[in-house]
Amino acid sequence: MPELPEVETVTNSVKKHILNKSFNSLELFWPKTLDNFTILDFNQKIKGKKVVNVFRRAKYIIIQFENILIAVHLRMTGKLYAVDSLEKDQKHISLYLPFDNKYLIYKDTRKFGRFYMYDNMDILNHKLGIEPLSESFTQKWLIENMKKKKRQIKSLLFDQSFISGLGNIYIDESLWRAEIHPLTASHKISKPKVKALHASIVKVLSDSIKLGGSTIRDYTYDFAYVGNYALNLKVFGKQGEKCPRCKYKITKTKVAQRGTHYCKKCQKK
DNA sequence: CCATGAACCTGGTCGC
DNA sequence: TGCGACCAGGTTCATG
Repeated sequence: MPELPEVETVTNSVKKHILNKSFNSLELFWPKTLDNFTILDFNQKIKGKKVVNVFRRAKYIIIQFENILIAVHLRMTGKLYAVDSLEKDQKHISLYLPFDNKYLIYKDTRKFGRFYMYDNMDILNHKLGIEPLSESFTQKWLIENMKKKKRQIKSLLFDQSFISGLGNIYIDESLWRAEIHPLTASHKISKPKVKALHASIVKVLSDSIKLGGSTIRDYTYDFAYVGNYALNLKVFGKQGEKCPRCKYKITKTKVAQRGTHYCKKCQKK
């Protein structure tokens, strides 16, 4: 499901509820959700410990306890949210954690999402690339690092060890804004276009965060919550419609095994 | 190093 | 209405 802006939105929503709280049990219904730890580990290391911070790194929601952390990855259909009482319909609830008189629910239709337990951020920081909304993500960084890779630009932008947080929607939107064909070899893109790509990535992600992410289909991240960035999408899901820039018809194809939307007229290789 | 395909899962949609 | 094929915002692993 979610890319950086949606994970940011969920993280902030969950943080409001669980900061300074503690969990006394973990009710597990889909065991594979716990990737690298067990209920026993939870009872020994997390139970009763206070949540000291909740933050986002790439597409992970990090729940920080005093000496340990839980990282949640929602993958395609995961939802993490707090409620006052358990819903009657427990379908697709993979696990939940009671706290105070409330519950932190993890619901996941396709069951791809995972919870990880780590002592600190070292493992994740080691495998994840630069945060696109951090100060270190500069035009210079992108120019220098794109030169070093010889890959289809869409594949490269998907690679979380290069830039972390982008996914199918925001890649298509960023490439459209920068007028770059998704199959262009990364080292062959001109400097002005790389600069435009840098600006597009920052613009698209930050605009989306302001609107609470994109909600497509009947997707919501919190009960009351619906992100509105979907209204701003220019090419994603717009196949057959007119390009907002040149009025040519938006094409949909496959790149890196993923549905890819672009304008053949203004995004040339 | 890079590209491709499969695997992990369930549900919605489209064509016949 | 039913059924099969294909699609879905992600990641990881195996294979050329």
